[in-house]
Amino acid sequence: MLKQSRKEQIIKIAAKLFKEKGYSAVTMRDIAKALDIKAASLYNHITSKQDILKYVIISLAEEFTGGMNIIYSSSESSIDKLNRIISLHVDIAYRNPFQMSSLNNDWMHLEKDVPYYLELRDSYEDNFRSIIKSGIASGQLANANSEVVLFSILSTLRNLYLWIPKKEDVNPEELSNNLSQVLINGIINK
Amino acid sequence: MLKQSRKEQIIKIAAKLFKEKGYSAVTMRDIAKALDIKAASLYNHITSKQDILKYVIISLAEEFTGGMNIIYSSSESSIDKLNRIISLHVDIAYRNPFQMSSLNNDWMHLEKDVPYYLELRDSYEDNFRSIIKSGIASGQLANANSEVVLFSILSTLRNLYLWIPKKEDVNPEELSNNLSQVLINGIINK
DNA sequence: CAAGCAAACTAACGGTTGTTAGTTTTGTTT
DNA sequence: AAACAAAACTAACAACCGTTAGTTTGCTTG
Repeated sequence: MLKQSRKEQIIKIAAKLFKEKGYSAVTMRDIAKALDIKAASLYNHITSKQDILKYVIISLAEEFTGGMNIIYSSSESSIDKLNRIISLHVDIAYRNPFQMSSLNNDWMHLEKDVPYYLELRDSYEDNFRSIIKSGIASGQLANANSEVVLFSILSTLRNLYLWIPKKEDVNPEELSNNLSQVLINGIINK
Repeated sequence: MLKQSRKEQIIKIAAKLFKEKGYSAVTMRDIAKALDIKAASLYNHITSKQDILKYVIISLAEEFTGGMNIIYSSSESSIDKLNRIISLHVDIAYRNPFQMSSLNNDWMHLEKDVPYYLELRDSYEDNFRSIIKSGIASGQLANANSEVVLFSILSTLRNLYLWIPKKEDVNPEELSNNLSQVLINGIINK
């Protein structure tokens, strides 16, 4: 992170504002003011407001889906895979606390890119579901409703961004371990 | 629900639109069109757009905080209290799937009513945290990080609204039981 | 020092926003 | 049938939206 291009600065500050008020409530003049320039100057670096949102969301979504593909294809146990999914989320949320908000709440404003976003999300969820189901089938996980297990873990992980900024004294490894204990230990077949 | 006033219709349809696009992206003309009237006609029933948001959010927030107060003050065990909190969330989310979205994502647009909203939310969370802590102190709950336990349960319950509409074949009681199993059994001291 | 270029600027556009004022329609009660 | 209130309408407003066009600034390079 030696030098940050103007475009990267714009995306970063925009993501921060999107988290505070949501994509629709943030104007190009808001973003410009935060960078101490005029709104028209933004267009030397980006092509549209939606273009900014696309950079904020799609890169993150691809990181999640890519990470999940690696975990899914590995030869680890179901439980180890779940623990690695937790680490994946903690790691990404720590590095991108602002972008996570848009990923969760502003994706519908991607307009023409919504289908691609949904593709990435569905792929991610399908792999996640599959890991849980095979964990239950093999007896490693307790025989709970797999959809409820998926939903509760996913809800917690997707909301980490709301919680991490308030607890900067906790480090990622410790948080991952605590989450594993709470989310995974409870559903392990003992 | 024999008769629904025009004002109630406006709030209901607005909440539905707010869930789809967020408060800021929904215009008064959008709301009016959904009711097959003109935007100006809305002002015979409500005083402003923000007024609609206030009705959508505050009534729900008060229902949660009120329900939590009753549970907190009861003489039940910590575990029974947690199970009743789950039922409270499932019940409210089933009855108000659209309003839940604004409660989670649009509260910052309440402007002058934000402090009151935060008061209600903090009261709710403080009671929740206290129930978990005394459960751990009394040995009913496993000795996990109480903040992580609070955060993971709360994240799951607050996101139920995203999930319930897709699974209308599941009834509230069954869902509550499944959630209790996944969220609570895992942290019980056995 | 001159040339070139990235990145800022000013000014303005057509469209949309929430909201208002004043008027007409609708349906009920005398 | 007359009177009334509730709730719709038309028309318009000032402000703000994303974006474009054309111009100026300021640094880097030959």
